[in-house]
Amino acid sequence: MAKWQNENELIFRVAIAVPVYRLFDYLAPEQLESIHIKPGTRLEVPFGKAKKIAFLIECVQHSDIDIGKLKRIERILDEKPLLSAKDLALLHWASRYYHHPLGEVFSAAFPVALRQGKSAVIQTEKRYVLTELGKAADSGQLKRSPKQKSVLEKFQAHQNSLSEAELSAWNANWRASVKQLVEKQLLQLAASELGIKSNEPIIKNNALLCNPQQQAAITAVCDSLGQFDVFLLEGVTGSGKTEVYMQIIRTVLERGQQVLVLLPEITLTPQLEDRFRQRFNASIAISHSKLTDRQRACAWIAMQRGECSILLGTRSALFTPLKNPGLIILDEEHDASFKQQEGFRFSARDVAVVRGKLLNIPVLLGSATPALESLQNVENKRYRLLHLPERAGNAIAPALQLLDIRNKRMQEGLSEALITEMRLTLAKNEQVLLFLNRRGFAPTLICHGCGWVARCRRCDANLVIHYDEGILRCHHCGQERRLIKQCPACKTGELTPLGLGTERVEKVLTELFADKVIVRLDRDSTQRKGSLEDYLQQINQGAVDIILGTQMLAKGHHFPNVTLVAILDVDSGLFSIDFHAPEKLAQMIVQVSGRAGRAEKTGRVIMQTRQPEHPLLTTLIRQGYNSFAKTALAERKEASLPPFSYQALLRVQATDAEMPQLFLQAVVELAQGHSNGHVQILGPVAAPMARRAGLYRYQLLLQSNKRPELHALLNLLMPLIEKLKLAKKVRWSLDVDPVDLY
DNA sequence: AGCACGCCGACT
DNA sequence: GTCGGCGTGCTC
Repeated sequence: MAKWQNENELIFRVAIAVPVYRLFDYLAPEQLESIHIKPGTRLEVPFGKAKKIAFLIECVQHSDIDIGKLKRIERILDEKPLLSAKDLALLHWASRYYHHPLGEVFSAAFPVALRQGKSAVIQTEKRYVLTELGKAADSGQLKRSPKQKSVLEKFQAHQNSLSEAELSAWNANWRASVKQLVEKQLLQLAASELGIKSNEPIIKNNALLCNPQQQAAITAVCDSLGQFDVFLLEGVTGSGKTEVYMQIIRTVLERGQQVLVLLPEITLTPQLEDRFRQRFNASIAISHSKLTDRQRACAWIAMQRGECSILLGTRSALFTPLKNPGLIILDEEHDASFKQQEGFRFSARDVAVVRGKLLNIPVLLGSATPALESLQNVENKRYRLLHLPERAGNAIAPALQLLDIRNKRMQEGLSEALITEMRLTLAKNEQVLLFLNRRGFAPTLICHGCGWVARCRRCDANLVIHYDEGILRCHHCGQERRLIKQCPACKTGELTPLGLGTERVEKVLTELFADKVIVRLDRDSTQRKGSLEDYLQQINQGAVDIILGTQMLAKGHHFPNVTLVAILDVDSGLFSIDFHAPEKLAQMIVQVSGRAGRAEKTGRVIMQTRQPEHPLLTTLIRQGYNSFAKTALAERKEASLPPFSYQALLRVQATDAEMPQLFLQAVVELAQGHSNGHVQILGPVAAPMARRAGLYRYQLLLQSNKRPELHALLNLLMPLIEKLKLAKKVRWSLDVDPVDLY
């Protein structure tokens, strides 16, 4: 009876952010106009006991579910979908390629505020503009209220109205100051209007003069605007990549189009933001994890509506919709942080390329040390190489040298030869930079009497000594223990720190160079917000003599006065089980080297090693990164490793020690049953760190020389894995194109 | 992912 | 005799 009444019911098929590979069917909302609702629209739906945000995938006539059991869409959140048809296609592609549930992929494309169902308006979208009084006002008169002064200066520099989104993107706390400036009649509400006026010049400051290679790169990309193409801009640090970016961006802006600029780490955004703001009149939106949800949503919406023309953001900004897409730039494309390492494990670089193809716009990848895959893509003619061989200006490339420390006397990781070099450099009033990729005092606490070692209770790892805080800490799960004085095993032996960390080197530096200013930069010393920026400022003002730090030094900061860089323990990167390790090490060495000799002063790089004949090191030093890359690619080809094969890694963890293995054995059986003979099934094996944070970890590697074969198997496998009984007793995830096998 | 349903130990 | 542990299963 009830059935025929419902026969004409329209069904909304939606994706919901739950880890389930299936879509959900709902009755269309009661409003008549629901027929016109388009895919991508956000909806509110009853889901179990709760209400959830859902994304409309398609409208259909029939459901496999008994129509009487369907619930009804509760609310339509957007008048129009916020994503274009092409961006929706991108999300479908990503869900298929990464074999990740569509609802979670959709969710990743939206900023948190919109995921939670907040409306996509920038709070009635007020705009402010200077009054005549404000235009004439001297900002110096506001000396006693620096916030208001900077807001006024912002408006005076911009010479146009600014929206709330733009103000939020510029500075989180603009509201109070603007309110006061309105009261002082320096600012007023403006009639709503769009971002850039056509008669306004886009460029504020003149561009720098470019060398022929820079000019060639600019021309090549500009000639491709309006069509898909991928460029790999390879340029050493200081070769003027940013200038190339800015001149290309200028052309894109002149075409009335938007630019998406992706960077690996938030520490780099302020630098680039400053340079962009000095150059462009265009409104720039910023999006990274240090901003609030609201600010990120504003940047997203401003780009979606075309109110901002440049978005500077990190990985998560990749999916930001663009009203008039013109170009995607991804700087430091080799950087591992472009790969999301949990949940929806996508590579922002690879997805950016697909997005460029769908939007029919060029994609520009930049790096001094391109990923091996990218160089192979150049070889395959998929990417076009743009090379910037020279350092712009007069800067001279640093000289790399190996320092053999076999049988040499060492003081906490410093050889005498290195100490001598440091003294010579410091005597010239130049700065020294020491790189050691291990924080804490020492990575091991061992009993000299009985050999007991301080181990983490929840991980297969040693506890790291942090004397500063008087604790032992596990760098994998964060567990902490008070630093003990007595060996808990033999009660008599002497506890000795073994190995080297930044804290330990810092201590010996303060003894050896008592009259010098030493700054340590690692995650421990820069935890306080803004402290890294403070240190960097001190360093570049010349107030620091020796800089000591970890990985965070390798990423793009300019230290113009540094003329000596030393990598204290280059060997630690040479012997890893992960086939990516040599590539990562070579990139790290070149990137760290790039910190030296940026100005007119020549830089030197010393690497302490006990492997002075190691081919990786010698090739890199004698013939440079590109020769190293050629060798490494030849080795990968020989061993049928990526990019000459394609991988997917199934990771599993569980509190139970046996479950992960049992689960993966069940998966292997499934895989063998459906194997097309072109996919190797490697494992299951214990993960390199078999236990972490109390969880036992195993993994299974699927590898094939043919990508379609691998994905065909995964397509069959994933629904079956989901149905496995054992799948509910473990936490599992699939990593397509894994970049680290940990 | 949430959230409820459901069978076994320490509390009024 | 109940409150609550988190194991298992479902969500249109």
